[in-house]
This record gives sequence, C-alpha cells and structure tokens, in this order.
Amino acid sequence: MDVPLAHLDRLFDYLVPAELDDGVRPGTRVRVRFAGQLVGGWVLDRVAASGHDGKLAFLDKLVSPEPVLTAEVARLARAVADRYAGHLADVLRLAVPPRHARVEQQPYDLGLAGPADDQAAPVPSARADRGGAPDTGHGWAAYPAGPAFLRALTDARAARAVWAALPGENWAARYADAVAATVGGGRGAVVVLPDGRDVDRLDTELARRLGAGRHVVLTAALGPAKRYRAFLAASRGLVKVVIGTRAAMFAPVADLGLAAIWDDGDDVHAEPRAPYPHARDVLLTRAQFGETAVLLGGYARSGEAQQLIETGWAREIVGARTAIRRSAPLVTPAGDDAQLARDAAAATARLPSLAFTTARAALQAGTPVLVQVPRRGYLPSVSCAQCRSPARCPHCAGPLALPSAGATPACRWCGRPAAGYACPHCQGRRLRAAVTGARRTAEELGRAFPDTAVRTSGRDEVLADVPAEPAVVVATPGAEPVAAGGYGAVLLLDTWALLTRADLRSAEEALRRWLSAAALARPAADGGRVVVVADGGLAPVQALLRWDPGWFAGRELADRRELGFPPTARMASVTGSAEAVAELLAALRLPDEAELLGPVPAADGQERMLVRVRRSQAAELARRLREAAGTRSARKAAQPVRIQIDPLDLL
DNA sequence: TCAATCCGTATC
DNA sequence: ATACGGATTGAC
Repeated sequence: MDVPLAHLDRLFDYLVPAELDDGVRPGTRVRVRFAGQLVGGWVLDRVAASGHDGKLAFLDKLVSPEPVLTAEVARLARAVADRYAGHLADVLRLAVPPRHARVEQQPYDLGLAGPADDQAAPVPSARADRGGAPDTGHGWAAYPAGPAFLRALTDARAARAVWAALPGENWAARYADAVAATVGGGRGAVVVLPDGRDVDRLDTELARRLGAGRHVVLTAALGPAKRYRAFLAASRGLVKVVIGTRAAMFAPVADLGLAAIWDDGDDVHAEPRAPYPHARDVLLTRAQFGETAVLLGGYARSGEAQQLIETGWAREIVGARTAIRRSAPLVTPAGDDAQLARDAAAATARLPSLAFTTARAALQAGTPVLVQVPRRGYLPSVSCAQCRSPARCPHCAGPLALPSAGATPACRWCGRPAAGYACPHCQGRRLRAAVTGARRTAEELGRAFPDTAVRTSGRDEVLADVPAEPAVVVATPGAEPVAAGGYGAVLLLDTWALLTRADLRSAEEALRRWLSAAALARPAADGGRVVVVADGGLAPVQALLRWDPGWFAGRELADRRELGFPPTARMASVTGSAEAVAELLAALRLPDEAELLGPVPAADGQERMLVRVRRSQAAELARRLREAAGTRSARKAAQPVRIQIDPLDLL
C-alpha cells in the first residue's frame, strides 16, 4: 500500500471483482480505495478467505496484469525494509521501476542472433584477450582459490568469496568468467557496479563471453522506458543475467546463482533514498534466501568484506604473493619529509621532486602518466599536530571539531568538550585544523611538463581509456581512465585531504582510491612506478607499498571493533528537528545495553542522535525504531525524522 | 435540544 | 494522510 505512514506498513485484504479475477495475480499493481482516497498498492497474495473481521472493499482497478513483483523480490523487499527500519512501499519503489505502458505492450526485442542454450556457455579462457585493457593474462588461475570458486559456480553451489583483484587485473573479464560459469551451471546472476563506465566494461566482456541477448543492463541512467524494458526482460525470464548500478540490486532474476558487486567500498553503492539500503547488504540478503553464491571483489577490501571473512561467512580469494610481486608496480612514498608534513598547503602546492622525476621518466619512456587528485569539498576536521592521526573523543570516539578558532575542541557526536586532549598514538597535545587545500590544476601540471599533452577526467567529463603514448592524465578518484598497456607512472597527490577527513572511513577510503589508481600502472618489471605523496609510516600507505589490502582491512576492522563502529557494532542515526528527534526517542524502547550518542547539530539546523547496539541486537533495534516511527506517525506527528541504519557519514 | 467542533482511532 | 464516531461545547 503506497501510504507514507509507518504504522500502515502492513497487509490489507480486498475483494477482487469477478471481471478482474484473471488479471489480479500476485505481483501486479492495483489501485484501491483506502481511508477514502485512491492509492496504489501491490497484490502480494490471493487467498480464499480473509482474517479481517470488518467488511472488505473491492479493488478499484488493476493497473496492469504484468506481475512485476516476484515472490522472491517481495520477500527480499520485506527483509530490507525490516533491516533498515523502513517501509515496504519505499523499498518497492526502489525495487520495481515505474511502469511504462508503451514498453509493456511492445514485444521485447532481445537483439538475438539466434537462440543460445546454457550448455554452450564458454569456459573461462586461460589466455587473456583484451584489446587494450591491462590484464595479468592468467585469469582466475592466478588466484589459488580461483578455479575452485568457478567450479562451485558451474556446479550451482553457494560459494561466497571476497576477492582481492591483482594489480593490472581486468576485473570485468573475471566477473564475466564468473557469470559465464554461473550461467553454465544453469542459473542466473546479478552484478552491481559503481558507475556507468564500469557497467560498460562488464557489458562488453559479457557480450564477448555470453553472446548477444543473454544479459541486460539495468541502470537508472537509462531513463524510464529503457529501464522498464530491461526490467521486464528479467521479470519475464527472457534473460538470466542483469548487470547495472545499484538500481540492479533488486533485479528479478529467477533462480539466482550469483550475486556479485564490484568495489563494495565505493559510497555510490549506498542508496540515497529511504530507507537507504546498501547494495552490498541487499545482495547478501538475497544470497541468504536462495542457494546463491556471492562475489565481493575489488582492488581494495572494505571493513564489511573483511568482517565476512573473519566470521567465516565468506572465503577470501587472493593472488599468490609471487603473482602480486609479478604484477604490482613499484610504489614509493614521498612525504616523510618533515617540511611537507608540517604544512599541508606546501605539500599540495608543489610537486615533490620524486613525483616529478618519476613522471618525467615515464613520459620519456613513451608511457602515459596518471595523476590522481581528490575532488573538492572535504570537511575540515581536527587532527594531532604531531602525528596527524584524526583526533577522537576520549568518551565515545567520535570526531573532534573546533567550534571556532582557538576554542576548546568538542566531540561532534556527544558534544563533550575535549579539554586537555592527548593523542592516544603519540601523546601529542597540540591539535591542528586540516582544511581543504587548493586543488592542483591541469594547467599547473602542463607548466611542469611542457610539450606534453595534459588530459583531464573527472566529474564533468570521464574518459574511459587513453592510448599507450606519453600524456599526463589528471583524474579525480573513480574517474581514472584505463591506459592501453598500463601507465608508466601513477602519482597520488593531495593525500592529506583524504587522510584527514573527519570521517570514520577516511583511511579505508584513501587506500581504496590509491589501489584503484595504482592498479592501472604497469608491473614494476615493465617500469611501472607509483608515487604516493604521503608519509610512508601511515597504515594505508604501508598497505599500498606492500599491496596488501587484506592486512589493512584486518587492522581497520580491529580498530572499529575497539571503537565500537560499524560493521562490528550496529548504529542508527535519527535526524530531524530537535523536537521531532526528541519525540521519536521518547517513543523508542531502547534495547538493553543500547547507547545513545549526541545530540549533534546536522545540516539545515537539524539535530542528529546516534544509537549504538551490539550486532546481536541489530534486528531488535531496527524493529523498535520502526515501532517508534509507527507510534509517532499514528499520532500524526507533523515533522519528519530520518532513520538511517549504519549510515556511511558517521560524522 | 441540536449542531458545530474537537479528539481519538481506524484505515481492508 | 482522510474519515468517521463519540464526546464536548455553545446557542437557542
């Protein structure tokens, strides 16, 4: 029922008029009269008798006989709504695209050359054939646990893997291998990718592996008609493989054999609309319902992925140490320099000499150079003036901030002042504000390297690839083009802005971005060099030097366990006007041992409270938050509150 | 005594 | 939300 009220998030029985008897099937959209008005609704089931005591009304109208909500997706949506303390209707809005009547009438054109059968799915090739994209050339065989994982997919077993892609890996080809193996085993697959460029890459690889018309791309960027067409191809069972951005996470693929996501640490996987589900969580929930295999891959590893390994839920697939040595570029830090460390502005205004000479050598060798610079707009935060670790509240481990220059720092979570702060790492007592530095421009680099083409790839214009010729390519994280044959040098600049962000995940995020860029460099043996302008003693820098995302993720997860952060604990944030937040908290029956943090100011003069519980109480907390939202909405609360479970921005 | 209004509760 | 019912209030 499409009513935006928490306490009405339940089933209602309606009589079906005789003339609609055929069309009204589970999964169809209907219109019903509810509390005097006509609202949209979903047919979840047909039953002979109702348990409802009062008198039943008739359905008003069948919107379409197309059963767009499959039983599996309905169940999944309910589970997602429960986990995120949200409404089923909200999740269904995310799961089923708006109807497009014309598309529904048209016969679907698969663009098939001929009928393909599952048995003909190609076997993963041992040799790479990539036309441009870098590759290790060994496929899944480069990973000791790789072939067994593919076999499990072919045998339709529910293997669950966290995959650390080797530097230079053509990850899209490996995902295509995994999808082909799943299809070969007679089952379907859903793959979620961060952005359109990644979708294109996998699309190309899949077309190569499966042939035309065997898979479909589902992204919000397609627009309403194409999106609904792609959706119908899946819900009608015309294709078994759906790939796309997070819009694809609910794709109605029957008999799901593989749920996969690439680079799950990328924050674009978090849905910005209520109830704010994360694609990784949705896919894991799906996998738990069916006998579905899971593939979480990336050059980096998220804390959540690490948790899956440590709890034994998933197994890791990593390259052998020798394979990593063979394919990794040589990474050198350029930032131990005390001078650079003391002054962030100086560090970003000048290209350190090592970075400059490395880039020049790569250009002279006839190879392109990638320069990664962070996007603008990071939040200022406070860190130790001596060792630069982010300053955290001694009480609740929230981030400290300076209310005004020279003032006592205070916690942004619990509001407690942190007078006499001493850094837990180096005992330093002075704090520094880490403000956003000036962004290096492509023009500046052009001056540094005259006679060399400087290209940019970023928010406005994203390049997919660049040729194997000397050029300086300036890119923001996530927009790095793939270079034919790999980059001769990769420079990671302005690392300060990343590392000192007032964000729980800043170190993990920095490493994720660095590894993704560094993975595009040639192997060290072919001259591939990476210069990271950061202190070589920092953990994420160490992880990059050693190319060991697993080591870092393990450390990171241990830290989060210590501090009581997700994913080792479950947090919920309640945001709204002070009055609304107080109202919700008054209605909330806190689980035992739940911790309340805050209030802290949020955007637009709003207020935010955090609730923290152990993971074992996570479901109970979500249930009670739903209940509290229900009592509030039943009392016709005027002001809205936003409830988020494990929000990414735990400021 | 009747209607206008308020409040609480249910919404099939 | 909207709709309805029962209680409450106020004017004749």
